[in-house]
Amino acid sequence: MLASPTVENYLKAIYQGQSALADGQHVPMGQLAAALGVVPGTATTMVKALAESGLVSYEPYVGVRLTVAGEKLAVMVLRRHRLVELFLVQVMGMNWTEVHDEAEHLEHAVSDRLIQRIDAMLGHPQVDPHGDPIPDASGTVDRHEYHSLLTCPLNTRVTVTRVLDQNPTFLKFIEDCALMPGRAVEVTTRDTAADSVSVKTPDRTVTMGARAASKLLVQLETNPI
Amino acid sequence: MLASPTVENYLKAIYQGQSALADGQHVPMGQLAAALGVVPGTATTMVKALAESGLVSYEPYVGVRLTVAGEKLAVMVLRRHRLVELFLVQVMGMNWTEVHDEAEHLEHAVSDRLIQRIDAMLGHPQVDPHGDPIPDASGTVDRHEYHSLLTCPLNTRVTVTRVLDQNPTFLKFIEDCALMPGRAVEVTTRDTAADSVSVKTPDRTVTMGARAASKLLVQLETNPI
DNA sequence: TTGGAGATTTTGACTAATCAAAATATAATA
DNA sequence: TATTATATTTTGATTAGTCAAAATCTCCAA
Ligand SMILES: [Mn+2]
Ligand SMILES: [Mn+2]
Ligand SMILES: [Mn+2]
Ligand SMILES: [Mn+2]
Repeated sequence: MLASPTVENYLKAIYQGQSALADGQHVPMGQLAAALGVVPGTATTMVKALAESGLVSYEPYVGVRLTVAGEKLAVMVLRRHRLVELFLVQVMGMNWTEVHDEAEHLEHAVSDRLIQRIDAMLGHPQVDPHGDPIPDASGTVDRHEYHSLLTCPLNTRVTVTRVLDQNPTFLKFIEDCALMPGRAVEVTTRDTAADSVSVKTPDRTVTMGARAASKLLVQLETNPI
Repeated sequence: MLASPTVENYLKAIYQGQSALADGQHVPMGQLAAALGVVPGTATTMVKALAESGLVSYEPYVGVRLTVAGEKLAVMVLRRHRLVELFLVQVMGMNWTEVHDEAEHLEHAVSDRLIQRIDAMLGHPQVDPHGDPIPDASGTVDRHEYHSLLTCPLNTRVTVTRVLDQNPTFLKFIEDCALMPGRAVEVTTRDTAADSVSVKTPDRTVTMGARAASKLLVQLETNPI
């Protein structure tokens, strides 16, 4: 049951590829290879080995899918990753734009004992600095649907809850626009032709591409009675 | 200049083997292999590779020694290891008897940026929880001679400053005897025939083997004027 | 000075992870 | 349906790290 960093990274990448897909769908090998920064042939070889150890189910020319055992492991890697990220921000005072890369390494090095202490110290948090849900110790992960700035209603106050991109440059852009998780904003216009979305923040109005807008998940503000 | 965890562990082990030796001496392959938990042939192969990359100088049938470049790297690994240990004790509230194994992994995963923050958060500490000196950011490491409970004067108050064994069981024993770094104690008797040393603590008198006694380094208490 | 005894090195083999490039399968297009 | 484009798998090779066991070296003692 001792997974190498490489195996953990594969499982995590498959999990994340899967979570963007419909239930029971397979993650294509090309996408997996790209996500891991390896050549397609490498992914094929590794995935066949993972299938051999019962962590994934693999269908040639179709793709790969986590088994129950594989998903259990993947979720625990994700838990470690996200708890570490939040710890680095809250306790170590690091910037939320730079903790992802650090966590990418630490997620393979922290013991269960340490992760338990981090979890307790942070008060068993629900989400990480990017709004990604933190699986609990039993492996249960909050999974609820969100709108994005691309799909939410117009001229309605919404709260940014999650950013689906860990690229530091993108995150810095989001920070500059005051669009980090927790901020209340309002989509004023969407221009299909220009492929753009305009968002009003308390400070100003920002216009961004649809691709960027789709990476910002939001929740409709619930009006108190 | 990117050393793998394995290379870092080899350099660290050579450094530690070296520090028990006279200047310019070589660490024998057998000792190195034992310290790393590998078979002698493996150590030979690896050391030849390290020599190839200029990190060590290797003399067949004699042993291995760090070059300046190798020592620089080794010291940085040691710095990370010890800062992490102290962090785990001071900030995370872990027991000093259990942080070594955790640090053994984390030392390869923490970035310079993070280690810098840890160092600052701890106030640029001089020693880790076991009394081992922490090299500073430039790689300078405090190296001064100590007595041990085996060599210090009898019936004289001394302060335990360092424990030269990371084994949790041994550390727990030290803790139980109230002989952790910082404690003031006094060696009452040494029995060469019985190979034992008796130490008086504020609470009681403990008798231990010479081997154990030699692992507890002490400093003579400086009498204030 | 001649055996060992014990330490060290060699040799051959193995696993994990990777790439380049050729071969093949699938999907899309004409 | 035949052809082309794209995705995937195979094949052959490489690097890091390791072990088992045979070969070799060093050094001490008889
Ligand atoms: Mn990772
Ligand atoms: Mn995150
Ligand atoms: Mn280590
Ligand atoms: Mn220590």
